[in-house]
Amino acid sequence: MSEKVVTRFAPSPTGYLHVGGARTALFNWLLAKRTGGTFILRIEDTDQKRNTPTATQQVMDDLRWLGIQWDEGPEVGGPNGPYLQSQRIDIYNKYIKKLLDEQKAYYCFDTTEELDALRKEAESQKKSFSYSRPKEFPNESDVEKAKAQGRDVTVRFAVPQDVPMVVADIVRGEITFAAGAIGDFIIQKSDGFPTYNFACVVDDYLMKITHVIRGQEHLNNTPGQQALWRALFSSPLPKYVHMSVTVSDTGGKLSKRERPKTLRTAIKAKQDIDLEKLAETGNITPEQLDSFIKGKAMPDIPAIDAMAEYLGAALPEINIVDFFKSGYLPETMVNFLALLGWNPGDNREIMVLDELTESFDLSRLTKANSLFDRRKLLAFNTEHIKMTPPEKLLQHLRAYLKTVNSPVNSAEDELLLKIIKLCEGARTLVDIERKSRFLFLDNDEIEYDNKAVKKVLLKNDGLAVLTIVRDKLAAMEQFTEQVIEDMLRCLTEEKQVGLGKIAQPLRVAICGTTVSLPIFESVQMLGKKDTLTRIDTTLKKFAAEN
RNA sequence: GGCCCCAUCGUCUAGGUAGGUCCAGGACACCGGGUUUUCAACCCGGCAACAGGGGUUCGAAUCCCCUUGGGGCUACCA
Repeated sequence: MSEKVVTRFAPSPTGYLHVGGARTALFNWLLAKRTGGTFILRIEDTDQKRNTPTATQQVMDDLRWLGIQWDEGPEVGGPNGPYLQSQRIDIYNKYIKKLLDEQKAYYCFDTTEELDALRKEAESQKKSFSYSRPKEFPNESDVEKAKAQGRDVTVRFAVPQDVPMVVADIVRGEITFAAGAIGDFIIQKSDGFPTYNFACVVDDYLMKITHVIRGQEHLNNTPGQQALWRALFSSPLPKYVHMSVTVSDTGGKLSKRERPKTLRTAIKAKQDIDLEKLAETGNITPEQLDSFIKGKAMPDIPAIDAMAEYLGAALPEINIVDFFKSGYLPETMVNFLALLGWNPGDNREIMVLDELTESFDLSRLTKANSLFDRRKLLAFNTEHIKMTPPEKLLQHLRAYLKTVNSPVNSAEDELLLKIIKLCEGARTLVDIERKSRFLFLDNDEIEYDNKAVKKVLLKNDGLAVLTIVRDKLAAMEQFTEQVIEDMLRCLTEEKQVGLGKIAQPLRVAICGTTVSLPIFESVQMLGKKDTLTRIDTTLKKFAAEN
């Protein structure tokens, strides 16, 4: 009888939840759910400089949007709290003292500059840097002295140097690090906070974590963490899994930096930008903008987003919210992320959370890095939109419309459901919004797409056809889809043309673009009065140009 | 530079832990055709891979070694 599985997702609150983090969270969650275990959310906020105040909330919102709910953690509590590391300092101090007392850790007084110099020297000798442990550990009075001199005090863990260290990874097997390969590392910073490598070990122990599933970028930390665990605790180590990294199509790890990078490229590519206006849009100073363009500084996320919108530049989606704003469903994200480095072993691809949970198995994790392919993601979204029940899709659509502030949001549920059904084949929620938008604009808010006007109104007698259609519509007593369809089809026979020749001018007249809901429904839903008004406006506006 | 991980179609991957049933299967993308009132969706067909070199073996995508290539880490960040 094996013990109950306990996993955890331990983000540092430095910003929004990004796809890499979401995937880590998902795999941890899936394993816990699959085995009837517990999934813990722990916030690793031990870096005072990097934490953003709202990040924890954002991360939690995004996890919930994905359907990943934690059993223990912030807002839900649990027996192993608190779940914010910044509230656990006393606990860490206790263990640091223990290590110090047992001579397994020691004080250091080096400055950053001194350490940098040592590192440089090691590199120039083509050796890996390893902190050289003092023969005798400084005592309390040394600490007082150093403090009096204004020196920073840190604590280092004395890593056993005489034996090789072996990390047993569930998917990768045993990984050996040579004796002495892991140098003494800092476990307490000069501000009194523990480092990640320390707090993580203590909390994994206290929270009884059985499986640590994390990115491959943590593999090199593991031997040190294991050594720490053994120095502190007698119970067996948790099991480790280091997942492959998700790489970007631009090469390298998929990173939040890609958005600012893309924006910078976009700014440079355009010659005629009003930089002052741009800075103002992002609510930053022209100097800040300048240093951003030169690659020296990094504005915050709202500034990046605002400037991108101002320029009409599409930034790659990296954060989970980016995908939400691009009209992706949470079901899509969870499905796609799960298949990045894992598969169920048969040819199934489109799966919902329940199916993923049922099929999940650590032994089916892939070792190789995988590339985040947005085109496949789009295909997945198309599938999920197709298979999601309209009522559920309605909820997703509402949330989307609300955040993008769409006029379509004013529609009643019943109408929105009808629209959803008419949008069969949509790839994202953006498609649905775009196709139905014209129904919720005032007549004078219609913007004409130049290309559409040229192609369907100013060519092939578009305006003439539109005039005929207008009169037939005006003459109608009933204004149902069927009557409208009959009339238009009848016209195609008279004129011996395809329906496109007749429908498209009408579509452009009422929508301003060539893309909308199916034409009969479009006209019927808009209603006779507005349809005629829009046609008249169109005829008047473009008659002169013809 | 050092340490560590990885390597099947353009991409995600199946197959590799019991070597033959794999002249390598699926999906996305792409190409060609069809359907069509727009955008999509949909239907049919097609292209396309075991990184290279050595072993082991009757036989290797599957096991071993080297090379090459990609990635990660190298902080008083996590």
